[in-house]
Amino acid sequence: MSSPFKAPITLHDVAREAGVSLATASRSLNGSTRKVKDEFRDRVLAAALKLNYTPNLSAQAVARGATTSVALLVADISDPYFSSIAAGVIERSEDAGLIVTMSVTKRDPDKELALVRALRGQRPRIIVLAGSRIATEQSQSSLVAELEAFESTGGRVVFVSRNDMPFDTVRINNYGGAHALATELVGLGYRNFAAITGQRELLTAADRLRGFTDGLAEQGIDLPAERIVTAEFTRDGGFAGATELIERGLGDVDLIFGVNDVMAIGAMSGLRAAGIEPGTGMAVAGFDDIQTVRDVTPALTTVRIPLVDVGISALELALGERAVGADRGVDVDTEVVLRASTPPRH
Amino acid sequence: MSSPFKAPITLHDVAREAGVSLATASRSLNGSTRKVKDEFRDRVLAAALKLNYTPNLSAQAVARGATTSVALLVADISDPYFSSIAAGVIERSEDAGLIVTMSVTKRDPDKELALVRALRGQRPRIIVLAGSRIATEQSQSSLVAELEAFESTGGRVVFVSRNDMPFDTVRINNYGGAHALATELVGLGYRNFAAITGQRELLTAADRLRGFTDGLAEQGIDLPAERIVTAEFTRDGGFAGATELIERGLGDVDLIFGVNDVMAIGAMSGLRAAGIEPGTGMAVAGFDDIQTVRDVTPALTTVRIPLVDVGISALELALGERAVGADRGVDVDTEVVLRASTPPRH
DNA sequence: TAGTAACGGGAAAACGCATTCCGCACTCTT
DNA sequence: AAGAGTGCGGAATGCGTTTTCCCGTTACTA
Repeated sequence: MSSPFKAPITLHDVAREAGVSLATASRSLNGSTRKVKDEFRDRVLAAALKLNYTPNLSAQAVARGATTSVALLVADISDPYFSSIAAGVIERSEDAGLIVTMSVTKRDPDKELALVRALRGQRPRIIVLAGSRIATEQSQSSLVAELEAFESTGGRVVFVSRNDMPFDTVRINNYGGAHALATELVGLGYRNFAAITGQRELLTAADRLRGFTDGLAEQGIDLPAERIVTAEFTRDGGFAGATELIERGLGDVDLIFGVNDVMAIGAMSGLRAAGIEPGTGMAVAGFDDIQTVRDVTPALTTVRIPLVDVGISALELALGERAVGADRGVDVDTEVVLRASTPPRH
Repeated sequence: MSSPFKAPITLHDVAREAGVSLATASRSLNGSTRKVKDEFRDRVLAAALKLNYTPNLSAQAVARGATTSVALLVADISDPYFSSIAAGVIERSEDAGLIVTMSVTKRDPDKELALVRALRGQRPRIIVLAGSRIATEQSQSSLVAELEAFESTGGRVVFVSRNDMPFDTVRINNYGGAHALATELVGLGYRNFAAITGQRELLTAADRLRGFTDGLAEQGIDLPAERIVTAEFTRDGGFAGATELIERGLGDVDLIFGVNDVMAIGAMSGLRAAGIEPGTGMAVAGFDDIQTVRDVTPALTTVRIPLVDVGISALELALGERAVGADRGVDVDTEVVLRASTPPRH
């Protein structure tokens, strides 16, 4: 019994329909360097149209020895931070005629490693890791080895926001942004701070917290360890962090810094749930400037990262010349955005 | 001059390293039905490990005549509605050993059509269209033709939230949800409504608006045309819609319904910008129950869609038996969630 | 007008893998 | 002990393309 499905139209079919050889059909339909006589080309094009032919990308890939795909790894696609970066990557990829495949690591180093291995099988042109990765010694070195194997076969790998990897990187100025934020907040009159951060192994969180504390220190202000709580790097983590801070006793704290916006927003809800009004009762600041911070009340003070541009830059980097030497990557700068959640204090 | 890059390891290499034939190597490394003597299999596995071999997925696809990829089309990945659905699709795909490739249509029917054509070249197992699509006669029929061609070659296509397509569909009860919402709101004491909707061609928006007006009508309440504004299906659209409503003169309106949450949230900001306090001054309700509605103030009344489950169901559907007859698809139900943005009114 | 250089079509060889088919070496039957 | 399976390795074929290589035409040069 035969399958109920038709076989897809192949190049062979269109060549036969056009009455030319496979070679000529191939040359007519893709951007070959060889010229083919107009008459033949037109016949081929017409046949392709008539048969509704689409080239088999897999077959092209094996014949050409190269795909047109870029693999994107994110920690969590429903997090607006990553979905904005993804939007940038996709936009720029499609402009370049590249297809993007996407996977999520859930911040699990083992899963990330497994995915990179699987992705290598795809033989993508580019692998973009927008991780917010947790760094552990051994998973790190396996990952580097895997990625170096990939690069050695001609692939490009670019990291987003990891400055400690031997690959191209879109460096986000987490430290500087948090530092500047601290400075501005002190300028507004704040003196007593608390912070909610992610696990220490989360480099992004660590950098931001360090920038913040350093910024405060330069103003002669201390951020004591008992006023720093660690929580999940999510909205619920922020909520829990605020709750914990309240339980510990807020004392004279006048501002809570959440190391990213979703945590800061969660913290605002946590405060409100405890009867403390964010903004007037307790100032809150975040980091990232995701879309929704304009719509919460009070609007959240934060540090702006041009997330879509970050995604675009990542691809730009991968598409460009292979960098040599130490300076691999581009820097994207951050900018403090003061809003109602941190009213001036006198 | 030779390329600076090593060629990737091929199955041939591991076969040679293990001292067996290509066939044996292939059989050892993939789930073939044929048994291979343990000694040989072990040698192959060891060789593969040693050489860090990963099978070339494209070549496998060509040889097997089938890929392991699912193509996902969304309107806008940075919209939480879609990113949540995408999270579900990705989760379920990875469980099934499938790789997902993602593209964004920007709600442009031409772009959508072009993407589907390009995607067909990928020969994915499944195409998921989570569109929020704009329906126009001719683009619609071309799309259907393209997708039918895809299905006729054995592919599966599933739509999210379109009940008018001749394909498997995850049907979201937009009409019923909006209807129930209207009923509940009247129960809370609201009597004078306004609505902000998307372009009429946007089926999702239209269904919700219809459900809402029908629900009101059944309670003897009219939603006059001049109190319905049309705007972009985005946060900014909601903001603009609210502004327009205010300019028209709100009169005795006591509740504004935004046909999706991002619009409703934008509307809240629009109201606030005009000095009207959402919740106390003017009730607002949305639709979708995206993550952030819990964190805006007041928390937004909405209709809950289990978005991640929707993505999972879409894949479930595609993975299952090919349905015959008229009943293609699953229904996912919606649930009204009352929050502070619509306080009881007496 | 002879000689040669470009041009361009087609046959055939890759590309990396899965799979069919062949044949050898066994193990059961009776 | 002979015939009939059965298990399993390997050579060969095929998947849909691209690309190399060969060769017949045409056009140009001297």
